[in-house]
Amino acid sequence: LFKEKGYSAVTMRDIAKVMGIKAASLYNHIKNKEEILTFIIISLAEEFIDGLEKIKSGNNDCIYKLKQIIILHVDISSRNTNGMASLNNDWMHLKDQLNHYLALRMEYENSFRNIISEGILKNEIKNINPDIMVFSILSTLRSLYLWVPKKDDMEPTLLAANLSEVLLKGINK
Amino acid sequence: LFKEKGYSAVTMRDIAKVMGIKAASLYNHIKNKEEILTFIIISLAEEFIDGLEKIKSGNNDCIYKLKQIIILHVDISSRNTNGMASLNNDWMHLKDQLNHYLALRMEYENSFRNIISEGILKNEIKNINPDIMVFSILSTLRSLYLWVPKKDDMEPTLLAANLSEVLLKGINK
DNA sequence: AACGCAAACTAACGATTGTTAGTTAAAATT
DNA sequence: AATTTTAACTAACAATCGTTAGTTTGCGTT
Repeated sequence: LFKEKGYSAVTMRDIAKVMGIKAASLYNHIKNKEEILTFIIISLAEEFIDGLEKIKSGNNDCIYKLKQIIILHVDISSRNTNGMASLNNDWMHLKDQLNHYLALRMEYENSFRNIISEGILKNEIKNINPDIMVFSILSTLRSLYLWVPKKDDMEPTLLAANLSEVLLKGINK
Repeated sequence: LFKEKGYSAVTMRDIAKVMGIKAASLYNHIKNKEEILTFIIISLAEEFIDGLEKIKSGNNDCIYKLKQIIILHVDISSRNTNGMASLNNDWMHLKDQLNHYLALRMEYENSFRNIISEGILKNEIKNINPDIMVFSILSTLRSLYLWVPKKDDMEPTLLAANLSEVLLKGINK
């Protein structure tokens, strides 16, 4: 429901209806509406942080690390397209955990940028504004949740491989 | 406001407050809340359709057409980052014009894919699944509204040039 | 000076929101 | 068999939602 209409447009009665119970009964399981969103977003954000931590710690070249990041995004997005919609579009409706989320996101983007910058220093990556490269790649990876369900016939492995080719080496022959 | 919180979370009283009037006074200018969203989204969508139409009609190679598409997105997104947020995130809250919007979007994506496919045939573009290339490039271009305001010191022309390099030729040296 | 009109206002409407209180039935534990 | 716990229910709450009705204000045109 959050993916289809966004967090704000989904009512507790909407949620209850698809679960086959009444809205009041939801409160036997959760504290409030916000808790649902918080759980979805924070657990996904931490999954990304953990994944990136492992990639960083590996002793590989930067291009390989980027390929692993692409695999990480394809993997998480394929397993939870609905949650990824909330992570991307509804994080601003967090309250208690908003600052925590923003900190995690900044941490992730900084690590990403550091990998790119290191790649430029080591002459593995073109000397273009790293911010633009981070933005470009991350925008595509963040949109995977929209795209994966339309191509559920395509294996995640193949998708990741093709994406790596396109994102890292471009489309120009 | 729509960019910050999304259409559903913004109330007519919110809108009125930033305009320095009362909510009821808004209805001297608009029919209802939906009309605001409809105007924002449809006029932007038509701007994209018109832009792409001109690019298609030009007798240029596919790579050049793609560069023009990138310029089109940078241009429109730079001039209206707020509207682009609604176009990207709140189109599902359209009612009367929802089908019209969906038709325009499908038309746009089909034209985009046709340019890519033609490029593959003419050996200008790598022979990878065109859908992946459309998705990858379009995801980045659709996210420009988030990124342009953070880099308002960067000229649109330079941004478009750098983006073309990254999106078309990749980042790998 | 008189009039018409655009655009603000106050007040209120019914509908819907997230949530709580209190109750009941079934399942799990003793 | 008795008791506690889980998880559903009905009913209702205060708050807020988009919107309408009716009124007032001030500017531009006659």
